[in-house]
Amino acid sequence: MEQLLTTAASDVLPLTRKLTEILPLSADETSILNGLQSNPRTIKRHRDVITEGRNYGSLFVVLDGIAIRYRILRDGRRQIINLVLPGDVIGILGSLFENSLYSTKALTDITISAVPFPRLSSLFQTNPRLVAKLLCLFSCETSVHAEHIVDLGRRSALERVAHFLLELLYRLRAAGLAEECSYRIPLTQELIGDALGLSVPHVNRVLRQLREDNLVVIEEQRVTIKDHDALAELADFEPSYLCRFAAREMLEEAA
Amino acid sequence: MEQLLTTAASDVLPLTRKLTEILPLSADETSILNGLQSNPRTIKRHRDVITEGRNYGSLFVVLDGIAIRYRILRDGRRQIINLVLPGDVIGILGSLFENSLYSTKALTDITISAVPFPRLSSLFQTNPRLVAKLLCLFSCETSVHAEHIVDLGRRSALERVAHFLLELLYRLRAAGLAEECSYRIPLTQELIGDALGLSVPHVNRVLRQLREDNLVVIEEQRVTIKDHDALAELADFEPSYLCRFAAREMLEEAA
DNA sequence: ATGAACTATTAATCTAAAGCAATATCTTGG
DNA sequence: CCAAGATATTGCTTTAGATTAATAGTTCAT
Repeated sequence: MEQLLTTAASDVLPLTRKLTEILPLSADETSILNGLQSNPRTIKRHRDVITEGRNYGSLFVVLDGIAIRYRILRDGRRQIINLVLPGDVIGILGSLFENSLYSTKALTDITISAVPFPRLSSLFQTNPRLVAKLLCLFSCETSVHAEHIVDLGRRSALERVAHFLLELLYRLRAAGLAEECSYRIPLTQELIGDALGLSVPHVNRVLRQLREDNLVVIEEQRVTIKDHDALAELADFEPSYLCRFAAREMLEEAA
Repeated sequence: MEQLLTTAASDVLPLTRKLTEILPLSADETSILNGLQSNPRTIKRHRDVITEGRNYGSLFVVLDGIAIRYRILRDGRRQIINLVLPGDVIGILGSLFENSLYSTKALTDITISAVPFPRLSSLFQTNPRLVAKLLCLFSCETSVHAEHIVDLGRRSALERVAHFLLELLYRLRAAGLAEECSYRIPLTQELIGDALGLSVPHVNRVLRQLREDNLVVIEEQRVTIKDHDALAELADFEPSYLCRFAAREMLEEAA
């Protein structure tokens, strides 16, 4: 934990790590990127990081912890837009608006680092190439949204839950936070339901089936994938949207 | 039509128009932006602009016409991720990947202009501020995705269709392509179903109800909103995600 | 340590929307 | 202009998943 509070000599930060795995970073870029993530601050679990309707002057890089981005409808129903994991950026979606469109709530204690807009602005001027690389991660996040749309629109409850749990495995692995086939995360069935548009009892049934079929087990805040291939087959899960980049041309030294 | 084929002295291009309405552009920026959209090319309706699995070396700005971005699942079901309208950019989502994750198909004849990655790369170097402004539009598009997730996860069929038709009104208006309360678009019920995760017969029933309640009518490829306020109330539609920007600080001259 | 508030589990209805099927109508390519 | 394929409409049946409710097990704040 104290590691996270001293950026300087710490282990690789999740955002830096994620980006490095996709694209080569110069030493210079790495240090600038890490510099952006200095000055962390912790928010207690269950508290809002961002509240719908408020106005914020920065983005926030997540250094540690998990959050959800969600929206509450008139009638009180909640839809979770996505899970925010270490290495993700909070605020690109929605917070650029006059009033934030979504709330973001910490699921665990969460450590974030604010990047004020003016700072970002000068980064555009001084390091456009690094910005371009960061945008690739952002594009990746957009694919996660698109996949979520496919999930909600055209997959059965069973497929959805399977897909969701697999996606989390891959995303957490990319941030260095999952073992080969399991990960710790404080998911409740209500959370899963609100992410996937399902009711709690139905999530329960689906999880039971997945357990009985020896595909996945959730217990003690740990998700364990028992049979990766069968689960991926069931979910029609194809992880390339989470990692494969090719637009190198866009990122090479200017012609 | 011939207007669209000569960028130089033509009317305002939809992308330029959309951006200008949100943020001030210098004359210089306007001309660079228009320059990116020269050299248009037309694709016949029903043809793919982008095919899933292929690799592309550019983004495409839509100058005229409408397309859908979609994904076909194993069992043949289709989910439409979003509609692509004039002024939108095709390819940020998905095409930065080794193999494009989604297909994009022209719904009408469509005029697009390719922006090769190297061109984009040098734009980052030479006009980072313009890039930043373009990103605001991109952020806006991300909000459209998020709203779509809320739609699919937590709204009833009736609410979904209402929301969908209203969103289209506002987006087309932003591109200068809708009247006060109606717009031309070749939507089939199958298209609406595939966008909203509904079956064709059910879309039909919902449209009938909306018609009988004098809220919206679709006929002759034209959507007419009969009672905007009642429809917005029904859909819980709140258009701010489509237009309101505040992150001016990010875009002002560097400190 | 203990009551209150979450969370999980299961069962019994209920319902929105799917699936299927049969026409009817419209486009459109040849 | 016509035949063939889209598209729209409607009715009937089925089903996936919602809703409600009751119970039990956990967690946590005081």
